[in-house]
Amino acid sequence: MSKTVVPAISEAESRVMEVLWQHAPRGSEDVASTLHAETGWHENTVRTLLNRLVRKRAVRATRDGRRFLYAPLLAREQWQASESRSLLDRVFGGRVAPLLVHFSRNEKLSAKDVTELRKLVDELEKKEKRHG
Amino acid sequence: MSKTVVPAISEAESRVMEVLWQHAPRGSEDVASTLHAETGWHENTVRTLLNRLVRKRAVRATRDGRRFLYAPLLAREQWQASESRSLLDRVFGGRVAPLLVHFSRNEKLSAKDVTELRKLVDELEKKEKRHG
DNA sequence: CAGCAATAACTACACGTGTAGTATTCACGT
DNA sequence: ACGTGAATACTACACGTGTAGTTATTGCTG
Repeated sequence: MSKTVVPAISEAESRVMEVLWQHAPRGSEDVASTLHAETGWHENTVRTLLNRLVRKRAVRATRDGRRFLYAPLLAREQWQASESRSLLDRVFGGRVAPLLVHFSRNEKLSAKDVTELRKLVDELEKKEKRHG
Repeated sequence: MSKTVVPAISEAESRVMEVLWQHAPRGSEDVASTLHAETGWHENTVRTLLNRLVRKRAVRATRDGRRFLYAPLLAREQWQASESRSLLDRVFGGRVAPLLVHFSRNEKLSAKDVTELRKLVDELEKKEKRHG
């Protein structure tokens, strides 16, 4: 319930986080080669990003012999939550309904998405009934 | 269907846009005093932001005697759409369902929100049925 | 043990952003 | 016609970000 202490994760940094969220801990070369394949970034670019993330305490670096192993400290869900809230506040004045309406209207939803959504609405309505 | 040509609108800039979306066209002093009340920003700060927005073609400035009147060129819905899509892609891998689930689960929805949502789901299901 | 190859650490640099300060202009009142 | 004050236009500057280049360190190899 406390204000997010974590400084903002930039776009490029988030790409690094995604790699670490997939599998960690891992060495910088591993991260770098993965990202090089995906984005063409130079190894040093990835190292810089890793260091910035460590400074921001979004990533932990633990020595492993001559090198470091990197692992996320910030959980993906936590990050998703704070990015989402930021969008909600910045763009939709903090009101959820317009946002949901926007996404439902403007993004193509699969049949599965719709089913998922219906389940959610059902849940929400039950909860409402229970509490009043 | 074309890529958004509009350069990114920064956080502070978006505050200016919000003011213009509420009511436009209006002079810079009007915008500035509104924002000063809301944020404490100096008049020149607002002027700088207005100019940057004009350069970005997000705002139109038309002479009105000795001053300019400013009005949005970028529509709020357009901006909301591009910000939303950006979040979707950056944070949720472009998949809508996880995002909707996140918001429904983690944000408190009013009864009205839920009603709104149900209507949406009903619509979506009808559309689905119609098309197969 | 000396140098190399792998890592890490430090430095760089241009561009965007937040946040103004300073300079210029030009319409209006006298 | 001219000065003055509001509005605009230009300049500033530190910090974050994207994207590396350069330098230092160090364990391993011959």
